[in-house]
Amino acid sequence: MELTERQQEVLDAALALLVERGEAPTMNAVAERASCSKETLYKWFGGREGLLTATVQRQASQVQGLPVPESGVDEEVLRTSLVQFARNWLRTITGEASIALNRLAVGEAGIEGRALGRIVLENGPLAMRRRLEPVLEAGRDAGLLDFADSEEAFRVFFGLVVRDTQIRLLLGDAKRPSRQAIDDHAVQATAQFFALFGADHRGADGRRRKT
Amino acid sequence: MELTERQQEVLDAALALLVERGEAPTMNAVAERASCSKETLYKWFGGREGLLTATVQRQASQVQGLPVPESGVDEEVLRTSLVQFARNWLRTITGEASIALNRLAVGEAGIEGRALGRIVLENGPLAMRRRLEPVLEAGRDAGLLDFADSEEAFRVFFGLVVRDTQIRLLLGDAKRPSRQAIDDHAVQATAQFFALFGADHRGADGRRRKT
DNA sequence: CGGGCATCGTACCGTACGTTACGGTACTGC
DNA sequence: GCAGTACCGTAACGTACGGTACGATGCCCG
Repeated sequence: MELTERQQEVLDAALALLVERGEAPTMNAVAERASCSKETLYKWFGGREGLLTATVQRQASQVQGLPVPESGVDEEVLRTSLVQFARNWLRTITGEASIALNRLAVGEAGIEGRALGRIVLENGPLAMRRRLEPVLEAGRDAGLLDFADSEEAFRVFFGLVVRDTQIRLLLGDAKRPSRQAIDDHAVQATAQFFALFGADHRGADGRRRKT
Repeated sequence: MELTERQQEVLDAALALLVERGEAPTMNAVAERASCSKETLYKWFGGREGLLTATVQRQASQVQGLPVPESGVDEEVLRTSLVQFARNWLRTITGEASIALNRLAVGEAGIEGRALGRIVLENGPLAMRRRLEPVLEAGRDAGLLDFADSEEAFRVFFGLVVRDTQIRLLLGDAKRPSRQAIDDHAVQATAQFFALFGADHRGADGRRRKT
């Protein structure tokens, strides 16, 4: 859906309220915050459901970015890509807006007919996977990585990067990691991933190699 | 809080409704399902908040179990403990009730004054950590593991075990792993953990060793 | 047997909120 | 100038739901 400037402002207001109050804002609250009439909200977004969906969709689609090389990778480039990826991802999921959005989406995901969970899932973990797997496969093609199943490799990387950070934040743990901690951990998680899947190390672990 | 048989039935009804409908049940619905009067609900649990809290608390406290040896461990015992731990944890978080409960807790975690998020956090990730860290430290004391920070080690183990499984399920991904897949992965995650933190391997990775 | 107690079923109250309706205002094109 | 359009502000409607009140029913205990 194409959005005018004014409509974006409305969604900004909705998101701000969502972050502040911790729950889906009421139509009244959005209208007041955005200084628009409720009738306009209904005209533009169809109703509460549409308004929240539009809010989530716009924010979720902004998680994009960070194009990664898929050909001609060497160890340095691959490592840097993964570190950047990890850092970027951690910054995203520890952000206030992302936490609020994920809480909303998770809270609704069990209800028949609601789309927020699907949207966040598609633009979150699944989008990360779609963008990362080609990178991993390029690394394998270049002889830098060694794994049989790229989905498995992705999931391990995800686990090493995210660990218990996201679920703890979603459950209300107040301790958000600092910028520095995130940067450090991005490097560390990437190193651990290389330790498990780097082609230059012997496989002294439980992963399945190609052979 | 001590709970009578009848009160447990009421909480069973509340949990069943929560799982079925995907959202917190109404007081009317619980009363009808449990064949009790609303007045009784308010008398027993104080109100909606108390009822939901009691429901979550009871279920969350059942995640206990699996005592693990902390002294005299050898490699086999330690490995088995970790595999069991991983398997147990994965079965829990992929269960229908756990998913519904976590959705409820996450959805409320951002709202001032709600306790569900804290309860699930305490009985979930934090409880896992409290029970696992002594095991890891026992493994280190026995010369089987090598890490500087037991919290770090725990978090890596958590990541290797849970990966993106939980967040995807919470967001509504329908593909729950089979029993077999869980068992297999518990073994694999443990092997990967040993590859990173086993004392008998050289550290060709990014973790910090004691020295 | 009879009074107290716990619980059920149901009716009721107040409020929050999604949704709709409508009058008023500014801007645009003819 | 004037119709048409878009939007704002506010009032009103309907419903869902948390919470309360109350009579009816069964049970325990003296």
